[in-house]
Amino acid sequence: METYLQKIISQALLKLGLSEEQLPDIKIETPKDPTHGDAATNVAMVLPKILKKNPRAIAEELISHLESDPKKIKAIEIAGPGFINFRFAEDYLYDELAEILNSGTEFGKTTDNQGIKCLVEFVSANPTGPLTVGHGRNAVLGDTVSRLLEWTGADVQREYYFNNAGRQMRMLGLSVQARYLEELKLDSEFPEGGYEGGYIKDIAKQLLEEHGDKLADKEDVTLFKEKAETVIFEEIQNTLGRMNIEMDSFFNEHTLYEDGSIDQVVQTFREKELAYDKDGAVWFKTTEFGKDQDTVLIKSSGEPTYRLPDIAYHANKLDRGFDLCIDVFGADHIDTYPDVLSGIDVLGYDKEKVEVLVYQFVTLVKDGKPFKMSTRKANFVTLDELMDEVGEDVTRFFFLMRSPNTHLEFDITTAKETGEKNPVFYLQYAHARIQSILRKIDEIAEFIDDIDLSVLTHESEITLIKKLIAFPEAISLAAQHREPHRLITYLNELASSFTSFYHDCRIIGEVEEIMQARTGLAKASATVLANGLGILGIEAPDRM
RNA sequence: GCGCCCAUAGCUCAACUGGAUAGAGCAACGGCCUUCUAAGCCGUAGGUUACAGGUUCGACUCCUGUUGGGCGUACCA
Repeated sequence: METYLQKIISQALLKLGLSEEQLPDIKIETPKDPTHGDAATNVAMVLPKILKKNPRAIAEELISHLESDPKKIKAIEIAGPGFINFRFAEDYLYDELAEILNSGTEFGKTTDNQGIKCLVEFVSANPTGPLTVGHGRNAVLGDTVSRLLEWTGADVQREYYFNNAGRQMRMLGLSVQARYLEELKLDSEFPEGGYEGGYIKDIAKQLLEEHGDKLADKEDVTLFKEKAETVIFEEIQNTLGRMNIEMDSFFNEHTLYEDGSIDQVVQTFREKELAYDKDGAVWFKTTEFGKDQDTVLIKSSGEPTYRLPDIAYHANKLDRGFDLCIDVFGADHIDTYPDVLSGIDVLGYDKEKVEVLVYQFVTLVKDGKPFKMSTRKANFVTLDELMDEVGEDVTRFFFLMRSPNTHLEFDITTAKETGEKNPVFYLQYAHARIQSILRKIDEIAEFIDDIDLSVLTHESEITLIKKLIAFPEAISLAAQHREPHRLITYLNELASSFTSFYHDCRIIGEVEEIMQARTGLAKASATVLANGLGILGIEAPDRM
């Protein structure tokens, strides 16, 4: 519909004497207030400067040249300062509704990103401990944005980037070793800044069971480290699985050292005189790109900082032929991003292909009081604990509910409510209700395929149909902005429209043709709810 | 100090990237179950969009400044 309106409007504008180049970008929007019609455009208000007439006069002339199909558009009006409002013809609504029933689980797919190869990198937590609540928002955002991109036609690969070398991992090994020796009642010193979480002890106990005290005099921490990595990675994948997240690939930072790509980056920087030596370290001239300080690439110890492999990693992604690379970062990591972009730009890649999705922090709230979390000490909340407490669907939903750009207050008390306070159940309940009706109808009568939908004329029915039709657009918008909460807002409105319809219009017990048409409408509603919940990675239950 | 993000109803948040009378949920108040799930529906009340300017037909949205909060500003990741 949108493209149709754009087409006829631009044709009319050409007749008004505008040249092709003067044609503005025609925006079609859905008015908030339904009395303003089903679609509206503001073109007449952006043209006065070119046409030297007032907006309303332009609108009137434009309308007189509009050739619209009466099967699609019922009425066109000018309103306010110069908006042109369109009202959809009922025939159009019925056709679209039939389309939903035909498309079923496919309904809502668009072609916005057709053929685009996309890599979404998310989670990317190093295997030093279980996933926490903070990782949860990252994981769910990354996965849902991936799903949205898939629904708009993109070919998406989900990738997890990790580092199992470096100081952090060494510290992990040392921590496990210390706990292991403690278990044996031997002399041990817990490393300064080590990992104090209880899971470290569990790993130590496993080692004790498998090896007895044979590891007591081992100087080398490698075995402890590797064991820890294996156990923790298994746990992480388990946690992701619970949340319906499946990674397509895991990328080990270390491969960038092995294949020489890190050296290559440094060499290229040096050739372009953007890297230099100072105080035994290698520096990147980030001041050239507007930073107030240069940045260390390789420490005087010879160890690269994380920025260097990050740059090499992004080059690697683009080498793999992706048209779009999305990184999902917490707000605390935002500072690296400009360096990475500058880096790949210097290497000759198109930095426009790299995009960062930044999300703000999560605060857990319980009984109105904030839960303080620190990863180092033992008092963090793991994702698994959170899911044990409030359930997988609720966890996913709450992480997606808010714009990524705002702090997320995760209220455990609300999340645990199974009733009215909890917005997840509202959507699931609407779906379960429909399924319940459909089950009853199956018992009552056989169905004819050929339903006459034009008997749907009640206000609640029309409102619901219009809402259903808007689903693909809701997906497009959410995908385009990389903001899943927009889809949630839509689904809430849809569920609300359905429930109003449910209260205003009975299905069972009405005359045959009404019952059939309403059953069709209910089915279409269930389809859209299920498809939408599917994108959010949440179950659409048949019973509740 | 500097950089990024945020400030909207009592609370948690929307507002289609500049559009029409700023909307939902919760909390409050008042109605609605002998009929398809009341985990629901309908209604009432609640606002100087932190503050002060500016840009224009039009600003929650863009620009400048102020206040208040979060994050960052490492040869940590």
